[in-house]
Amino acid sequence: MTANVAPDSAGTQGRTKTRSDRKLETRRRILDAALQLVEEGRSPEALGLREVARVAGVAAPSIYNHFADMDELGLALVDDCCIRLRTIARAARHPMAEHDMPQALKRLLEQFLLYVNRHESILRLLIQQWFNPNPAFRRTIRRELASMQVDLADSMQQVAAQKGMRSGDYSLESQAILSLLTVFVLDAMDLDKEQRERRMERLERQILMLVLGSRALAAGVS
Amino acid sequence: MTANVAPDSAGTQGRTKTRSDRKLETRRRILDAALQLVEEGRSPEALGLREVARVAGVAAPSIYNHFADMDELGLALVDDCCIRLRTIARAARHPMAEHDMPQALKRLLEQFLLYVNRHESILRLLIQQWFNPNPAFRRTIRRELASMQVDLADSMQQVAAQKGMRSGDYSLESQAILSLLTVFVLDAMDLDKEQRERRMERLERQILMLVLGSRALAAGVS
DNA sequence: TGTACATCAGTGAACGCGCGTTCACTGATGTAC
DNA sequence: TGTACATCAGTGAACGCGCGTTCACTGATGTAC
Repeated sequence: MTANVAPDSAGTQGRTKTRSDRKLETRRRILDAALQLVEEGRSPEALGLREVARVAGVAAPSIYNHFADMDELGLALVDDCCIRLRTIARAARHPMAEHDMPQALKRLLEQFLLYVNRHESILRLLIQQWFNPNPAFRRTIRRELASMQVDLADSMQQVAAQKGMRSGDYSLESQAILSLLTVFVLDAMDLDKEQRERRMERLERQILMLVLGSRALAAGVS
Repeated sequence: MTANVAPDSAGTQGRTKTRSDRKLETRRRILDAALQLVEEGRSPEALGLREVARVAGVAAPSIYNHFADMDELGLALVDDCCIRLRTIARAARHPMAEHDMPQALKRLLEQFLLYVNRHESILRLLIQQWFNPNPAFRRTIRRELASMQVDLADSMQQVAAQKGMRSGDYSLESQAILSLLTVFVLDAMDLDKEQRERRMERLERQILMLVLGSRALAAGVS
């Protein structure tokens, strides 16, 4: 419990690090290494134990001090990516509230494109694990996506309320938008920057269609 | 060149089968075996040579008489699935032409749901190979999807023309629809029949949104 | 048609390889007194 | 504070296993004459 001073062979200026601190650091390094490998194009399903260990700078068996087996490492990696994604997603949705719907969505898409360009591999990893034979993976991904959908619906609701518009059911709309975003990521994989931007313009218009169509539907039916 | 009679240990009634006929049959059995394994839930990336050989009823090395290596087998499998999908897709689009747009799309979706229920694994396989590290796979999938998109746009154009409607650009719309279908397949993976139908209803309304929105966009802008 | 030879799809056995995992051990960290 | 002991993150070596692939061989199919 008491904080003991560690010798710390590296040149850090004698900060106190408990054993469990160090353990967590190693865990982090392992996860970062795995992510880096995915970042470099390796398929997340095919991550090798030794490969990850090498990049993380630890001996292969060390990994078993942190994860029961490779599947658990993979699951932890997915969880990690979910957290990163959620953080960014929440931040990106914030500036939505200041505009009307099309403007708000345009802002959201700008943020999204930035994110795709910078962290493509995280998204790729998540979408890819949608298929993992292990159902635990699929459940995690599904839960994450559902939560993003709810968040997006909330944001749209807010934007609409602010403009005094109907406060109808946005879950259908947000689900559809996220579907379009998902396939955009799939498409974007092999596109260069310019093609990506053209594809993004298409995406933008498709989402606009959804929004307009949703209004038309609400007006025509209700 | 001349067709020779084969003894044919099985009880077929003495039809003439050349050596290359038999070779093609074996090839077919191997591909069918691979597909069956995917059908049974095995991940297509992780298909084992011996596993496929066992199900196909041939010795493992036989496979090398038909495919240079496992990657080539996988690619042939993807091609095979593409052909099956395209055939069904073309057939399904045919009855579209008799109705107005929402009805036509409803028909298409009915066909689609049937297909998803019956041949889910083919779709799963194709979507999954979208990520294959080998770019040849991705190119094949991409080409196939693009072709389906063009076909769908043509059909929609036809339906519209028949009803004397604008003959605008349906590529955006059909791309969005196919995106929604794609994510539906992803979602459907872990849903039971009833949930699937509810999800399908959502999909239907989402597509309707797109169609209505596309009209609104065309009317408002042009 | 009959015969002698060439082809080649399919086979059983074996190859090397890299995988995930286990084990006994080390030595710094943490604890008890 | 100092000492004796317990814990446990990290390690090097080794494990069995199943993988894709190669090889020499077989025998039915195909060809030449």
